[in-house]
Amino acid sequence: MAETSEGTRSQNLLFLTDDQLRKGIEAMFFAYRGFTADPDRILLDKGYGRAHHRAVHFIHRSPGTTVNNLLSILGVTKQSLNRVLRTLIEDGLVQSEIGTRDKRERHLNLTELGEELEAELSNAQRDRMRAAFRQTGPEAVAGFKQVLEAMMDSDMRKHYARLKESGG
Amino acid sequence: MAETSEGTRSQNLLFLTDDQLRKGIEAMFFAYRGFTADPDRILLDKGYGRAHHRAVHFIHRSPGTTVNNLLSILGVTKQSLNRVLRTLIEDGLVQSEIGTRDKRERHLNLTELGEELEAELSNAQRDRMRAAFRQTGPEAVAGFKQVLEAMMDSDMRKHYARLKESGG
DNA sequence: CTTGGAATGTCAACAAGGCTGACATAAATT
DNA sequence: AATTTATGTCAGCCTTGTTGACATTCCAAG
Repeated sequence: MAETSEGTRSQNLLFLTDDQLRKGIEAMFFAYRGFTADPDRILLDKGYGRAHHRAVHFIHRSPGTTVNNLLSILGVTKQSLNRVLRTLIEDGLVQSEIGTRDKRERHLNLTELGEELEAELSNAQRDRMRAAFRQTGPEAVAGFKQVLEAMMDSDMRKHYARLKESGG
Repeated sequence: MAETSEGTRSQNLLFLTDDQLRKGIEAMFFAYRGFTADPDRILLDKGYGRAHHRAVHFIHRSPGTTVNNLLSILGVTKQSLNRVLRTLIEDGLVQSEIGTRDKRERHLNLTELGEELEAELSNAQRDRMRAAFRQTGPEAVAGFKQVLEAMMDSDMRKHYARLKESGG
């Protein structure tokens, strides 16, 4: 990286050095572990895994969603998702209903039991997130979200944006 | 969440609502997928997985590190790491040397071939991170790092801090 | 000095959860 | 009627986590 004649400009770009980027990469790695640690512990007790958490989370977020929609959000194969969904349905956490308009579709909803698990998991995850947000403040949080959104693949950003709107 | 009598205070806490926290959770989920997407593609071609990437990354960062140290950074069992290390050693990407002081230890280093792979992977990952950083600016990046660091488990934060120092 | 325990690393076997491929069924579309 | 779409299922593979058993090495207590 050559030094420009304009000092200010090169100052402003210091956050883009390879070393700063590496720190960002390592921060992402370690933070994601923390991010999943609490739900993982809860899931382990109940004999579920991270895949079940993801399914439960997004069914909660989009009640009545179809299998296909869930597939495109989760980015896995239907066989993989189906294995997870089957156990959740068998265990009475998820309800699958044949579509009324299009009877090929299955509409997925959480049962009361499913909502309970979802609440337990997301409370744990929110607790950690809340602590981190409170500790760093609103401006840091705004930056956090901006960078994360910029880091997504464009199709994931679409899903994220759609879910963002449909919130509180 | 009860409304306080002090309007300003409740304004400042708007970023801590459950809805804001949920957005943070979903941002983390989608962004992490983007974060790993590019290296994953490269690894697939070469018959490696994410676990190989992690090992190569941290050996590059801490040349001569021991298996034990790597274990505590990666947070997996030694058996799991060993499988990955074995293939990397067989393929001539990693060199394992018996410790001189303590002959139980193995000191790990990347070979020239290993450094090449590491460079390819981290260039890809840095490209995406750089684009996100450039797009959002230094203040957002500062917030991003602060929140991530606050979200780590304390032992991971120690590893992160140690690696942070040893950088550029 | 010896001996027992702690630390380190290897091998074997198992489970979760990705993947592909092939195939069945029912409903919608052409 | 033929094709496409949405979903589910079976079988089999791979990666990467796990535990258990075991060998080697070091160190410290007797």
